[in-house]
Amino acid sequence: MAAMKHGYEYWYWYDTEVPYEVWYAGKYPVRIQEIVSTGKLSKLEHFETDEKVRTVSLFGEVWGIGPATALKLYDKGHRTLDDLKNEDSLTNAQRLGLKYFDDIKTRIPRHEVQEMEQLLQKAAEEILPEVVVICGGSYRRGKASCGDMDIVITHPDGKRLINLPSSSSNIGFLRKYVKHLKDIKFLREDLIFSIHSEEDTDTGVDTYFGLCTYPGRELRHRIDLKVYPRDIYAFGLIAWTGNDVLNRSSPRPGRFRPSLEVSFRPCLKVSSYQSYALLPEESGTWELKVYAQKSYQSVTPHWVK
DNA sequence: CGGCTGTACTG
DNA sequence: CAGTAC
DNA sequence: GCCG
Repeated sequence: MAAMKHGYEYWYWYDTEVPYEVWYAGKYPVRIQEIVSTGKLSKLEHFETDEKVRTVSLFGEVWGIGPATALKLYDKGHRTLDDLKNEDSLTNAQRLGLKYFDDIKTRIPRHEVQEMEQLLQKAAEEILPEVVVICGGSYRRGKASCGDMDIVITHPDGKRLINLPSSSSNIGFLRKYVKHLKDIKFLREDLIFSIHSEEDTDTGVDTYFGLCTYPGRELRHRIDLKVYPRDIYAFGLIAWTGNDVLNRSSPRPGRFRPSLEVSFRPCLKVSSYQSYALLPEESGTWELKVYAQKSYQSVTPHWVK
C-alpha cells in the first residue's frame, strides 16, 4: 500500500489530472479508463478508511517523518501520536515535529505574517544595513493565511563567494541573524541549519529551518530563512514564492514547465532542467518573469530605486 | 526517441 | 546510503 | 512537449 516515491503508483494515486492519464494511458489503460469515466477507482474505495493507511499518513504529517519511517513506526505497533512520544528512535527534529504537531499545523493569519516580516526586516537591518528581507511562499502569492513562512534574504553587495571572496555581505550574516532572533525569543527551536557561504564549495545559499513564535505568544510556526548571493537572488525568490508545481514543475510534459523570459536585456535562456542561470551584473535594472499556471510571476531587485 | 526537478541535511 | 525536506 |  505504501506509495512508491518513484514508482508509477505514486502518480497514479496522488495525481490523477488529465495530462497524466493521457501520458500514462499506455501503462494503465484499465484503471485510467475507470478514473476518467467515473472520477474514482473502485479498488481504492476503502483506502481512506483503512486503519493502516490512516495511521501511516497521520505519522507522515509529523515534520521529519516520511513514508518509510511512518511505516516502520506502524509496524512497531504505534497507533497514535501519543504512542510516538515514547519511541526513542526518533530524531531530534522528529521529536520537535511531534511535540509541536498542532502548533505547526495552525495557519498564520496574513496580517500576522506581515507583522513578522517587518520584525524580521528590522532585526536584519540591525546586523547588516540595506539587507533585503522578503516573505515568499503563500504570503507572497497573496493568500489570506499561511502554513509557514519562507523568508528570502539578500544584500545588494552580496556577491557570490567564489567571485568576490572578501566583499560578500551575505557571508556570516545568517549565523549572526539566527543568534539575534533567538536572543529576542523569535526563533525557538532549530530543525536544520546549514551555512555554505563561508566556504567556496557550493551555490552559496545559506539555509535555516526552524520554529518561531509571534511576539507574546508560544504557538510554534515553521519558518525557513534563506540567504542568497545577489546574482542568483531572483531565482531564489521565484523558487520560494512557488508554488510547488512551478518549482518542481513535476514530471509533466514540457508544455507545463515554466518558461522564463527577461523583459530587459540581456536575453536570458534558461533551460527548464536548470534551476538557475546568472544575470549579468552590468545589465542595470531588470525584471525576471516566469510564466506558469496561466499567470506571470515577476521579480525585480528591491534595491533598484 | 526515452524520460521526466534538483539539492542538502541527519543519522 | 536511505530517508526527508523544500 | 522539451531536453539530452
